[in-house]
Amino acid sequence: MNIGDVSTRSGLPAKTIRYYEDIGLIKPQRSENGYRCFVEADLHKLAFLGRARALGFTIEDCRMLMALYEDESRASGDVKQLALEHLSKIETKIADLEAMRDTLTELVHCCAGDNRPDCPILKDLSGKV
Amino acid sequence: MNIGDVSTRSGLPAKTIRYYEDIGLIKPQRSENGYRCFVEADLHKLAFLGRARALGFTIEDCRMLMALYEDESRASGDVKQLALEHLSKIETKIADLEAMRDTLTELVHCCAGDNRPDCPILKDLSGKV
DNA sequence: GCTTGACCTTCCCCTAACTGGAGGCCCCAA
DNA sequence: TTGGGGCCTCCAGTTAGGGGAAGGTCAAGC
Repeated sequence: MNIGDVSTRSGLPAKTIRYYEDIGLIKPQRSENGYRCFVEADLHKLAFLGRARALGFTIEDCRMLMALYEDESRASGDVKQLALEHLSKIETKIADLEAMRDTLTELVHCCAGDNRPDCPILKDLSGKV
Repeated sequence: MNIGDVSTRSGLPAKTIRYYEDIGLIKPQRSENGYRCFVEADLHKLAFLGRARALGFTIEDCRMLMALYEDESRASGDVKQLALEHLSKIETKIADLEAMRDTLTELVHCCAGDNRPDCPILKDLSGKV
């Protein structure tokens, strides 16, 4: 398979696939003409990566997950720990965003949003509360 | 005031303050010795920026918010619109993160997390569901 | 056989919002 | 005068790729 086929089948942009090779996540063979030459196993890895990334794992997380995936003697506890750490980061981000959302929502509700210059949002940002 | 004082009083790192000058958000005077020389108005602006950034506004949003703040004839509607757009981006991010969290939570619950290699998390990532 | 267009290659710059560090001035106190 | 801290500029790195240029390759159509 050429990169275009793999891109279509994995749903990942060709650029991303090249990037993943660059950073050593995949190691496709090369044809005589220099084209990358992917086999099913590569496609499978890319799909794995795509799903892990969609769950918000960082590239380095993905690297570890792949290593664990390929290690037949792994302990599922290691995977779970990785996932739990990631989960906790996500929870933190959600909490941060929710705090922003709540503050903003309140400010927005206080703002008339008309043609007059008086604006509680700016007032709050300027510290004159 | 030197940058160290402003940093302390605004809570922003000196690096960040220099960066904000670099991109034109603030324009402190200079002393004879080349040091940045801040007045209260600069400090006020930096505090404004710090609060806007803490609410998740991008630098470009901040630039517009500052312009609106300094425009006595602004319409509060413009500010509100900016805030609403930002709010909607935040809601989207929260929703995305919650989807990840839910999926991850489920996977984590299914994983024994012991010394055995069998792991539903990896199984899911590999597509063998 | 030649051309054309799609596909592939590498290489380099760009993103956001800083952060870290190197190398070098400046200032104040002991 | 020396030392330590503060300040300066400039450069590079961070995430996870995206955009695009310049050029090689391949298969179809004439």
